Amino acid sequence: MISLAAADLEADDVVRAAIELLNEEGFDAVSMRRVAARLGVSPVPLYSRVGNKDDLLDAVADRLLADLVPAELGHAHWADCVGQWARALHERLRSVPDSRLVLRTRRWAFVDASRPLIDALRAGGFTEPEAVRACRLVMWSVIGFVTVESASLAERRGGHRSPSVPGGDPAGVDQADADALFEQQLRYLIAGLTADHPTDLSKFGI
Amino acid sequence: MISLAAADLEADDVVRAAIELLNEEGFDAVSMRRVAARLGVSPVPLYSRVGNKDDLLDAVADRLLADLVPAELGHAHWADCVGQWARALHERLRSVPDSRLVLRTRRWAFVDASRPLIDALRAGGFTEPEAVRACRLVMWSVIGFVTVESASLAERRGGHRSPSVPGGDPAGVDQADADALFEQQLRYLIAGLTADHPTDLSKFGI
DNA sequence: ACCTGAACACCGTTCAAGT
DNA sequence: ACCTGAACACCGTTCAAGT
Repeated sequence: MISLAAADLEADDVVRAAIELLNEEGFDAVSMRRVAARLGVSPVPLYSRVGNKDDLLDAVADRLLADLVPAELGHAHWADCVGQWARALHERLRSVPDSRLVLRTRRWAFVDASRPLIDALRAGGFTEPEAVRACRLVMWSVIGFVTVESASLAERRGGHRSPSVPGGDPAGVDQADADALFEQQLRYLIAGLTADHPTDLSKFGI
Repeated sequence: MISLAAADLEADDVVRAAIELLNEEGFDAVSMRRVAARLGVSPVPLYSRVGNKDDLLDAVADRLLADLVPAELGHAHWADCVGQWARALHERLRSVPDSRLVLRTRRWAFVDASRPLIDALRAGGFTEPEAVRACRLVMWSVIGFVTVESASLAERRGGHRSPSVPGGDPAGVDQADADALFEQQLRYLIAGLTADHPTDLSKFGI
């Protein structure tokens, strides 16, 4: 709070103010004008710091999704690493205050996040392209899951209660349903990868 | 073109005009004012026809995603029905001009779409709750896939070429990669459901 | 009743002074 | 150079006349 001045404004401050606004008042409250006001500055200087609004939102997404997953996955079996990695990514993406930011996340953030899993898969006997494909499959599944999950839970909170379709409503889910669904999907993916992967049979003396 | 008058305006006309605008100029061009202008009307009467902008977008999504899948899936083995249904849904969702509308689709549209698959699963020996869970799993996977796919392909079209990470970029995919990924995911889901489902062994005289 | 024009309270972005 | 106030071209939504 030493500098109430306006001249020494960093791109970092702008992104931070935007994130504060996001957390306090939601995605739609993040506007160039309101971010500027929060910084006690006119909107103009923001444009020289962060580009335009689109760029600012990209920067917010980059910040919120840096260090997506722990850099190390230990030395468990690759299948366990997949599970661990997918759950960590799921947890992390779910913590983002608005799923519209998840879809904005730029490629490189996911490339970074992929590295530990790809290492684990390579250690498990996957070739590089096999590891990349497997990682991509799991990553897309997790990201897709999070977006559907948040849209689904958001609709549930919104008004119109459906009259509880007998037999279960395929889309009306609560948090527990969603968690179970995630685990089931993950189990199937791991089983599929295991079936496709030439298991290291030498361990069993074959 | 008989009635250039403004009084007899139906909700249907508003939704249709919004869809035309969407197709011609994209999601961001759809505004209450521009839809009204296209109808030769002030913005005011729109509010009595379709509610507010949010409601209008919901109505657009409902219209674009009515009849999501063919009502009949034939009498193939349930596993083939899952594949057929998932591919039809994928194709259909991909044809929506903006994936932001896919996430707006209301529950009931998906409930409708679920019916033929649930019937096929029941015919294949699934109990009602099992069928609902299986359908939900596949549906979430497909919807999630489409949203990630469209974000991913959109980013590719946008500016910054990445310097082609050696070993393959886990997120930088083209249409062929995406299609292969979809088929792989679908294959794993079907295999997983098959493994979990108590196969009708009586057919084999067991 | 139901429309229109005008208004209100916002946007993103840029221009023209000001220091 | 780099800020601010004002402006421009839009929004969604509502109000106050008008017919």
